[in-house]
Amino acid sequence: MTSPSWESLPDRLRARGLRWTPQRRVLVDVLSSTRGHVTGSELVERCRAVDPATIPSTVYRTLDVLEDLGVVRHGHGPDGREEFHVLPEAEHGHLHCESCGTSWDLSLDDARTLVRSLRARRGFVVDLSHVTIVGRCAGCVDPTPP
Amino acid sequence: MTSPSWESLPDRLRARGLRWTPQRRVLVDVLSSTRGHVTGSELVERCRAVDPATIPSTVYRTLDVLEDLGVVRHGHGPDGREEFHVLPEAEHGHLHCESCGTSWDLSLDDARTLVRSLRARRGFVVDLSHVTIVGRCAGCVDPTPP
DNA sequence: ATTAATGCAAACGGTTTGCACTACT
DNA sequence: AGTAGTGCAAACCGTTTGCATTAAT
Repeated sequence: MTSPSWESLPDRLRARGLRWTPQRRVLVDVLSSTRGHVTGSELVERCRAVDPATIPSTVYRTLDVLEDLGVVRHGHGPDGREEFHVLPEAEHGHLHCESCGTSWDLSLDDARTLVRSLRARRGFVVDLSHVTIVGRCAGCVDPTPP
Repeated sequence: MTSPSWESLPDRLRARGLRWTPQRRVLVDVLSSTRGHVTGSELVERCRAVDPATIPSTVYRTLDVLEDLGVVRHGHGPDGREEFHVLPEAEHGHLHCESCGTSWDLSLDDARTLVRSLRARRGFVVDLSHVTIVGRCAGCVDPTPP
């Protein structure tokens, strides 16, 4: 069970008085085959690959709806663009190498000490899904030549 | 000694064949009286307060130059906008409350365990000045009524 | 006199909005 | 029939760029 019940989405929408449209199907198809995180504009592109008639505003509006439904969440990448990821992934942040540009997931486990100490010292509750840690990855810090 | 030697800036510029202009003076004045972090557009506004004729592109171009000189650094805030801070402040990240919107500094000390564990577990060297931890502050998590 | 820097205006990219129209329910 | 959702175009915001002009060196 990798992902939420995509099949039940139409009904979940309708249960709220919302509607299941072809455009939403395209986006949901794209999301359901997406691993990790994507920016909004990436999603627009991928939808366009499926249906060239895709309109950006429709995608963004649908993403809002899906976020309300708890199907996706968004955070912000190191360059400030919106990043969406599909639930119910484990809550995680991102590690971003400013040198090579690669991103990795940062699990709650990785961040446990940070989360704990901020709660202890400041009463601050971290929302890991909005966290991006920037720095240099092992490969870029310590380049091992071929 | 709170800040870098602003007085030497004109000469440091000229040593590089760059120039000291009234517009740069305005921005540097603004920066020298700035605590913590500011977005680019905030700097534009503050410069405009000093000189209403301030042009955004000039400010941004000068910020580039100042970053080359190591006078400022920039990162990205939780909403993705550019955030500049003045050196040589202690390297620090930011804590941002997604509920009330307040930001606090996150010192290297606060983040020590995170920095250490990422280095140990992944060989990843954190660039704290680009880190923003989002979550909810003590006041918003645990609202104490009047 | 050189040429860096400015002012201006226009363009950018990602996202949001207003509104008349379409189509799901 | 009712109203959520769409398409379109325009606006948005912060930032960047091209280019002729100005001014620091």
